[in-house]
Amino acid sequence: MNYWLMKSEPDAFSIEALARMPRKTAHWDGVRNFQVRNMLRDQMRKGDLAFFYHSSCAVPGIVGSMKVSRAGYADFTAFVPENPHFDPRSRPEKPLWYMVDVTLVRRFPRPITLTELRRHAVLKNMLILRRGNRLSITPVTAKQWHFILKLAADT
DNA sequence: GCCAACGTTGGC
DNA sequence: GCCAACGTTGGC
Repeated sequence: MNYWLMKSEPDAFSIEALARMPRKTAHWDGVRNFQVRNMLRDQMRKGDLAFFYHSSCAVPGIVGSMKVSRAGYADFTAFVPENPHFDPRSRPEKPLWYMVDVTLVRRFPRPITLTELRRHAVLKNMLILRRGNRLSITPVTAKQWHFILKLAADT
């Protein structure tokens, strides 16, 4: 089983919005970066776990956890001309872009902020903390995953 | 295949 | 709003 961290700007899609979805499940669509596409298509499996990270907001940080409830499949928003993520290079018979479904596991009692993540030496290799990191999905090690869960639990 | 220009991301 | 970092594009 794999662990991930998935970023979203809360103005676009927040953990609160995920909590309001039927069955607390949503498509993680709109990814238009090839490295992340490859993770969605080739590596993310049903049952994997992921942190939900709020970016580009007042307090960036991890706000909860999710599970991957459907492995990678074609991101159909790329086929819809009216969609802001439309990409004519992607066709239903040969999709260029992929998405997964995610289901909320739980919201943390408090956000584990970016500032707090930076304070812990154990987490210093997290990709999210690397300068200039722009990938919207990054792998997390089991050690990092459990350490952060503990931070959330010790609130 | 190189690389400059451009666009986007995201913290501050 | 600024700016550093980096991916993508397109001319050559």
